[in-house]
Amino acid sequence: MTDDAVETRRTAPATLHDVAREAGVSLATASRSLNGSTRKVNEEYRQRVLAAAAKLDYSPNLSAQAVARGTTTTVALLVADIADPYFSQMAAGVVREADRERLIVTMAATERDTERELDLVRTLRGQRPRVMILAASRREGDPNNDALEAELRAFESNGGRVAFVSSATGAFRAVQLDNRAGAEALARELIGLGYRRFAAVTGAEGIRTADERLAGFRAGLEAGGGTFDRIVRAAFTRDGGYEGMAQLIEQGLDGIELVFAGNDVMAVGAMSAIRDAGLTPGTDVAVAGFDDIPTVRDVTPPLTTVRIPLEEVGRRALRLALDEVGAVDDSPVHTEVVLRESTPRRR
Amino acid sequence: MTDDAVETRRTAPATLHDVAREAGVSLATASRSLNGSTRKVNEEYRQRVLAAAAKLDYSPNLSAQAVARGTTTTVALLVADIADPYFSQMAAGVVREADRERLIVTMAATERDTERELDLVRTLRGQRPRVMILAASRREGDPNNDALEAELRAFESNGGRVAFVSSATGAFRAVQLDNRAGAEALARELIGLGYRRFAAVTGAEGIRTADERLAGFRAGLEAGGGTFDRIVRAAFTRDGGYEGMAQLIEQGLDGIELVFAGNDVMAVGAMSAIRDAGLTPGTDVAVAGFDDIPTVRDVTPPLTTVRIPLEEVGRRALRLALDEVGAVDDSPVHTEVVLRESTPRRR
DNA sequence: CCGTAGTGAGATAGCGCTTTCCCGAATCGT
DNA sequence: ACGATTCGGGAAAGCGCTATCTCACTACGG
Repeated sequence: MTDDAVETRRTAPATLHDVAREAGVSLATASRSLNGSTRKVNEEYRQRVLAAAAKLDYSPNLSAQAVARGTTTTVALLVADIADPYFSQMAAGVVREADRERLIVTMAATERDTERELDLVRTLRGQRPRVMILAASRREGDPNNDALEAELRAFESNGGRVAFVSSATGAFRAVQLDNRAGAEALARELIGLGYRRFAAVTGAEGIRTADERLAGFRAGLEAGGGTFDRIVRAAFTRDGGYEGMAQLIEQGLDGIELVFAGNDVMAVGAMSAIRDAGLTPGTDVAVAGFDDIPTVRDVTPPLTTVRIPLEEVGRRALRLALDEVGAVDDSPVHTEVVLRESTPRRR
Repeated sequence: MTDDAVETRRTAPATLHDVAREAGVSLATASRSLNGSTRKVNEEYRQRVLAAAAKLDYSPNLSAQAVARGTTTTVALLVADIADPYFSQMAAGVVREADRERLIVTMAATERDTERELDLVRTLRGQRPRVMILAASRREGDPNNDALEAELRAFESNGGRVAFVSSATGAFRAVQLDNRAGAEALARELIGLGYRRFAAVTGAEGIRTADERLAGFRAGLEAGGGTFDRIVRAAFTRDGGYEGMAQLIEQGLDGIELVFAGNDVMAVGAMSAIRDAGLTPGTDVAVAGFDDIPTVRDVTPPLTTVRIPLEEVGRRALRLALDEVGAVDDSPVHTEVVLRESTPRRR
């Protein structure tokens, strides 16, 4: 429409200078009144400044403050895929905690490309964020790993804080997700339910999360006398789960009782593949996942999984980065097996 | 652990000044070499600067650039709830498009509180973002609406761009979601499938999205001879859907053939409530939603809904804000009824 | 040969803030 | 009553950049 008709004349935003002039005080006094510095300022002046600011609709320029103060109020968050519930739940936690600390979150998506990830870290470093949280999953032996580490080291030596969400990241602070132990506990429980013959549909080898979960699950199986008949690798996404499962079915399920998916979105995809093949998940073949994203309560049958408190993980990642070492809970996040109907007791 | 042992000595990040000195050129030349200004600079000098920058691991301070240039490379995005797939899909679209434009996205969540929303807009304005995208849902007659509009107007008159995601927002640019038409089309289709007696489980009155969808659906029903037997209001979330549906069932479904949920997450919750009551969605009572979030393909039975290309909506919101009026597609987003098995043909 | 453009590096004036530093006035102790 | 302290406002020096302005130097036409 005639947007221009409505548009008011473009004017520069009011500066602190304007406010000071309007209030008839110095720049210094205006600054002190509006941000509560250590110095006291006469109540009458303060009121005048506040009134002037309100009148001029003053909004402090955060970039200028950052430059002057030498520190920002920004948190940078890197995830693999914003639309994936695993990451979006975590992001919600980060944003919530950041909000409590009056910090602003800038968010970027690596789209599972380590090249992009490195680029993003470089760009985001220019923001001079107080904290950088990396939740995109690590890949073992990736050629960009060293460059990334160097970049993050540089960031840290400039006073920035880094926090990973992952398991065992040698060099940096990390919210530890005990994928291994969780998967192992899950396997034991499933053995306890009578399952013996398993398959896995999981992400590519090298994705650390996938590897750890698989290793943990395998350890649990071996302890209980179960076996992996088959392992299918596919994208670490819902569609990957679907395709992996479809492949598995096509090759013949012969005897496989339960499919362990590398994460919940894969499990959900796998269940749809099972159904599309004319079988019934839980009945014809059991399914288990990992993460306990919200939707797994709503699929049919509800999915057995390992619960990770994703929101809390996000919040803890920020705390871990902000707080002094030692002053913060850096124990591994508590994971818990949640048995649901997708893995009924056998016999 | 002994984090401190590893931690390198904290040093200030290299400044452009440092780079210039290292390269033995002036500040101006360094600046010109690193950002490609209009001015040409001697190739040899340029190389020297680039080398120095690399050596010192220089990363330009974005805040300082913003102050000096008087313009940022930031996009601010406001959503109701980051963990809700409706918003996270949209956010993914915004982030992707922003990335193409080499813009950085800062994200905040209103948590469906208009007071918070207003606060956030105020804070984010301090960032002087190029664009502000508001995707949190509008509430009719909310006391904060005027203040919000004023705030956004001020932002615009300072040269900022605002884009809403919504339907018919009088004053600002908006990606139009035709909730009304979509819901009406859905209702017609359902009538066509033989349904006559409906209930709705939707968000509180006043949430514009909920209202429009309900109104549209009702219009469709009336045109086709169907009726709303009951309308239940609940939170506009998965749990709201569950509770609303539970309530409906408790009161007695008597004769209701299909439940229209205000959005997909509610529909998914409603389906679980149906199941938990010992009934089968699709068979005992049909369910339809709105949005076509990814998970509705994976619930059982798959959900009938109205498809909104959420990712595209996010991308378009950014384009709408960035591009000149007229140079951009501002037609309503295409919505489409997707019939699935949650609404089988009757009889 | 000289005046005039053109070229491109460097000096410098900001950008919108914060935070010393300086200083007059008020307060206090003795 | 008087020097010693606070106290608190204002001037001004930055913060890390960009962009304008200056100016030495080259090239060239007449």
